[in-house]
Amino acid sequence: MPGFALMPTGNQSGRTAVFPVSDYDLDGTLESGQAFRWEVRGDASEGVIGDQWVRLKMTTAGIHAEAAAPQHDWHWLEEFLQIKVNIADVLQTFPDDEPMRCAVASCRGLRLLRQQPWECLASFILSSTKQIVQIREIVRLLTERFGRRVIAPSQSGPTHAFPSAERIAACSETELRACKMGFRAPYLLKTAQMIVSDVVNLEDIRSLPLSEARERLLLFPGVGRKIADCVLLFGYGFPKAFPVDVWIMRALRELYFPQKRKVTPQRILEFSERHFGPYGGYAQQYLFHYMRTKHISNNRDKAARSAQ
DNA sequence: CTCCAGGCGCCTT
DNA sequence: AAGGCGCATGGA
Repeated sequence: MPGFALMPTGNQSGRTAVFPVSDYDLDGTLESGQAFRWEVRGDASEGVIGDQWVRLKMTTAGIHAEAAAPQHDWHWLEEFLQIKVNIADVLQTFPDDEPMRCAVASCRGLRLLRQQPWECLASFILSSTKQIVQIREIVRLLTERFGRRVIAPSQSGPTHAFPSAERIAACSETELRACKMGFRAPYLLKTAQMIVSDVVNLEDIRSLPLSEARERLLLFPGVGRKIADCVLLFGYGFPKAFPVDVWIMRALRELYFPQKRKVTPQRILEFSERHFGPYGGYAQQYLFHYMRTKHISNNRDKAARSAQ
């Protein structure tokens, strides 16, 4: 059991703590498109979890955390970072095929975070047909305008909590559109109103089987299969939830169905549920990150060639 | 200029 | 059931 070896060391009731980890790519994970509010400043990343500001930095001893105020209990951070997950055990469940070997080799230390369901749900409603940098901008505007200020050092990155469903439900559609979210504004507004009026209870979803949990999330406007699976995976930790977006669809097509003309999206979705095992969600994140970094480096190469 | 972005809802067949 | 299209906004 990982219990004692992974207890935070140093002064636990102070503003800082260290969490020993292995195979944990902190920066890569924070910027991998699961969460949208982490800002790199110098050699650290700064973010807000719940109403806690925190600065994280990788050191030889592990993940070094600095909060804005003294902490008695770092459980909120251990939960967010999923410190206790043994990633080797997870990787061992992946199918032993060429695509997965490549993805694992190129994304060493990639992890899944565990976010709060409401923030995760709202963020991914805002994500549809947006690039990650734009999602970050929308979320930043939303938090700065409607989120409560948190205790944070001056000259820091994010300084606001994610706005509550109650606060969003009290917004006008116009106020939300002013955060550049366009046609997603009514989706977010209605979803917040459904939560406030308890039409769907986000806490109840925790204890449901995967398919029933998914059905609940699909009741929200602006939430289809892909966004529901993102929330199930990143917000609730259902390990088999497997979000299929354009990147993953392309990856599965190219890597598992090469030179096949008629592969329907339905067929690919069935394959994804069957093929990737009990931690399919982790496998999905490795594939996603693998495809995306490959794409980014291809673009860099293209730019370099055209500059010559 | 056009095309597309961690999709979804709604309208056609 | 399956396929097509519009939707805001911004970057390549």
